[in-house]
Amino acid sequence: MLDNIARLRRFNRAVTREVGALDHSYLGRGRPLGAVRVLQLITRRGTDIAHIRAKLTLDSGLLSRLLRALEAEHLIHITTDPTDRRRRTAQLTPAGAAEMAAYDAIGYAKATETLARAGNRQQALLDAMDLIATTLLRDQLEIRDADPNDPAAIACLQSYYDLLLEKIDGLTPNMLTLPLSDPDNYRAPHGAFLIAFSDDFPIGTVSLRPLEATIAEVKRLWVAPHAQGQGLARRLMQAIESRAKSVGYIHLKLDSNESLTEALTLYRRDGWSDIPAYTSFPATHWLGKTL
Amino acid sequence: MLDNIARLRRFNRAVTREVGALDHSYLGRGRPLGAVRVLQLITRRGTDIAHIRAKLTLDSGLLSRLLRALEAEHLIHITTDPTDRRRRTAQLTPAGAAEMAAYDAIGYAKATETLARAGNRQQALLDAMDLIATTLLRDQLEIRDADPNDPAAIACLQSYYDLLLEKIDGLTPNMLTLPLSDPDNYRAPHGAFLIAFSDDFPIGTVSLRPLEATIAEVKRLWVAPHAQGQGLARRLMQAIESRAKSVGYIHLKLDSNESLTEALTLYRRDGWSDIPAYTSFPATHWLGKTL
DNA sequence: GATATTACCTGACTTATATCAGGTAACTTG
DNA sequence: CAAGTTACCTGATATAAGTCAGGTAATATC
Repeated sequence: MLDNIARLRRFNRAVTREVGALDHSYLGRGRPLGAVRVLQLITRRGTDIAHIRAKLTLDSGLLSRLLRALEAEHLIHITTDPTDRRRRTAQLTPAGAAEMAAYDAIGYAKATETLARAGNRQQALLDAMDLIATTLLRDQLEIRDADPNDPAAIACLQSYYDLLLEKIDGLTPNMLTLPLSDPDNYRAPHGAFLIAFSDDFPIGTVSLRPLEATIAEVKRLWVAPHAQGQGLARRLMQAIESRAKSVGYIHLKLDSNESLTEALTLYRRDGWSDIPAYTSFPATHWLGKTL
Repeated sequence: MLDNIARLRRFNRAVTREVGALDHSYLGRGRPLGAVRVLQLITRRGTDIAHIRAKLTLDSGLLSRLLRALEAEHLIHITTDPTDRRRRTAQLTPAGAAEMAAYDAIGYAKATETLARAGNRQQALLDAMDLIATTLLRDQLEIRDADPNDPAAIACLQSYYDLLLEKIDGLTPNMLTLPLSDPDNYRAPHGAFLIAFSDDFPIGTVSLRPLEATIAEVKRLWVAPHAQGQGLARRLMQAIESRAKSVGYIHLKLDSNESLTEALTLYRRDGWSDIPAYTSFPATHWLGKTL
């Protein structure tokens, strides 16, 4: 155990240096780090000041001063909320957006440098980073509705298809459409497309489409490799089942392939049972559940 | 590529929070972080002030003040170097050592908490952390001589044995001795035990022992999984070969097992060629090289 | 032995970050 | 509608952290 702690501390040292370098680069534009962090939270469409304060746990006095400084630089524009005139909203001005783009460029350059340093281990490095980020940000996991044509949805589907192509013999890319040919099936009120986000990164998905008036089909359950082992698949299934129930469905169906053993185990453990085949290749197993 | 950058930034955010929490905990003992960092570098046996300044890249004025503050708290004791009376050396007092132990306990608690949060993914998390630390600290890699009974050496051998037991059928723990039964064979002047350290963590080893006047044997080449793919094995082999040459050996031998394919490929690519068998199980391949 | 360099110190100053007490306008609630 | 709460602002104050100009021994170099 002591050894593990030592490993973790070595990691902290390594990463402190790296993060410190990034922090320092933010200081290269004549603005304190605190101001930059505030600026990063402000969007073109406007961000509530209270939201910034909560997110960064800043003293109201401090935040007030930082905002004033940013306003004096014409980077942001503060307006009063019409519905509650005590509330204020900060908006990025065009100059502010340009400044953020400059910070972005710095961050991009730093990130590129770090990746380049990894040489031929880039992919391994990124995978390791995903795993750590997902584990440490575990408490920030959020399952949200998304449109099937949303970029995050497309990214999830792409990863899901990659997994299928790797696992299922005989499956070819032309059998998988991207974007989906029937997006409306996955939109409210009769369908759903759920995505699990960790710090705004898609790390899992599941969707629902109508079959008959009281029957819907659960489709495309996927969890990113670095997020596996945390019960996310089960949470996604619970979310989609309760959604189906609230929409009014009574029966659920799904198809799967024998290669997807973990998924099949999960379904069976959660009350799904075998039903007659209702689709063809690549499906080899068909399951149903009554809500 | 842009996507990779986004992944890296998410990692940065996750880790900044974690490291920030650790930093913050250091402030909980009524001492600024800068002072703590200085204190951490000071040992009971004494640390050169110039060394501290170089390591932390501190202004001489700032460091001077921090040291004075620590001295006023009776945590350190500053003496003048007798050989060069401009130089000064800071030593930890018993009170200072006690204070450092308290900081250690804080770090230990924080680390334990982080690991606990990882739940059943602790091992995966630690492996990912090792990979990242080794990659980011790549420039701090150092190959040093060690004693075969040194704790770092024992740790390397243990890992090496674990690898062998996993890869070679028929091998049992009782065939592998730890610590080595013939440590003197691996000590200067006729032998050597090299360890590759990354930020003082052992991540690879190789050793040399005498066979005859002009012939030596290369033994136990091992590289930690998270350090593979960076050419470390080759660097270790080059180091041990040049050591053998400088000691006066002309011929080198080694034995290996067919399961250790990467190692065999490396040897052959670096000028080693097959020789008659000179050992028995678990060896299946025997190679030699003339310096 | 004069001159330069090194190692460290001192004091003045700046900036970033943080905290606190008090104030005002807007909104909520009994 | 009076009293309390909320959202934000202002000004005072503190501390941490870093920079800079100058100073003093001790040592190195020609």
